[in-house]
Amino acid sequence: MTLPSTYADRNCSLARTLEVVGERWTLMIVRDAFFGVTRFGDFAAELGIPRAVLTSRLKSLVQEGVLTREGDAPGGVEYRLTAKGIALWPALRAFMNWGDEFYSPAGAKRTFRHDQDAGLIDQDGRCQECGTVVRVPEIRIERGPGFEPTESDPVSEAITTSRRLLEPVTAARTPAPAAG
Amino acid sequence: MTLPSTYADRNCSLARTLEVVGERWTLMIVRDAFFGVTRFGDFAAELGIPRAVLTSRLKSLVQEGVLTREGDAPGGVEYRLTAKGIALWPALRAFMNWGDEFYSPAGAKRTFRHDQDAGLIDQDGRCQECGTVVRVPEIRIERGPGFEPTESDPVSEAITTSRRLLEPVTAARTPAPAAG
DNA sequence: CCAGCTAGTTCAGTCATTGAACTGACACAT
DNA sequence: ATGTGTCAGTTCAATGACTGAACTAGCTGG
Repeated sequence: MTLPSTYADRNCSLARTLEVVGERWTLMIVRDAFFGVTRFGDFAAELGIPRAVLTSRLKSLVQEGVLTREGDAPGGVEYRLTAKGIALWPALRAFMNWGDEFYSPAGAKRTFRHDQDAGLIDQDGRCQECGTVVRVPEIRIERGPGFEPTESDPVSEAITTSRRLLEPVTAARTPAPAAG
Repeated sequence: MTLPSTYADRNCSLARTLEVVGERWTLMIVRDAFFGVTRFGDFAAELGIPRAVLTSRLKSLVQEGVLTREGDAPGGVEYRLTAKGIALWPALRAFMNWGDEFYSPAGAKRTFRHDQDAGLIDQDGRCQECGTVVRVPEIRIERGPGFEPTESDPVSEAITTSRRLLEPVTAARTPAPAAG
């Protein structure tokens, strides 16, 4: 096999998953992609990650089919989650839940709602109102009780405002038809 | 704050979680702990991880309260998951599911069953028979259709045999009452 | 053809990981 | 008490990854 094989264990799907998203920064990049970050510069600024590392991580995520790189977008390159990338959402949510549970005594740093009916989404991704498992693009993210307001740069501001997942943050660069 | 702050983002529970279990090898160690590995030497052999790194990872996992280190066990030191560590199970399962879905065409490498009624456990951790969310010690793990038999050392052998999670693998060192 | 923006690349310094060999504590037998 | 074995680590040189800052290159509009 010509697998990356950073971890030897061929018989554990966890090992296989970690080959793809287990490196330092990778999962944070994927998180930002869920939150609507699409541009190289925004990832770099948001995460404070060295640009060389960002280049390398984006490359392997694209290669693995987690992200696509769209070079002909108006205003420059855009990185977007694929279906395979979106399928990482339950795992990401589980990690966030754990972090909230053990490190955020004031409550979750962010809460998730079903955009259609404003129902809260539980730990299994199910809407408390309509009972369905909410699809990722229909998830609205909001600041939770444990959120600590600090940062002030525009991108951080944008991704902590109530918004739907996957909705691009800086499409502002394509001058919007209605507003400025 | 005196947090590790490998990742700057204070407002993301994902970042906080990754501070604890995001380093190379850490999640594999936790996985092994779920599968019943408790001893330093078994972790080292199972994972092929340098002993120095293992020492460092175990230390921080104990410090974070994910594992306990019990030095007065018969036969030597034992590492065990705490409640906080066990709470990582949904996240681990989500990562395994993703790996199975996209990298194991022959099906899941391992399957999980409710030990009490042999019901299959779905992606939300729910038993298909009784409908309850199965507690971790009641989960029985088996080789799945995608399992590829290769390794042959005793510990690998043991943790790929049908068994309940958290059940120690090498308690054999405490001579068993019935068998030799 | 210049200024400004974007998406990268380059590179020296630092830090983490690797793998192999070594130490120290305990247990049991001679 | 001496030797043998096991277990849980430590030590260390070599290698590799990450960091941060500066630099390059392509496009856009004036």
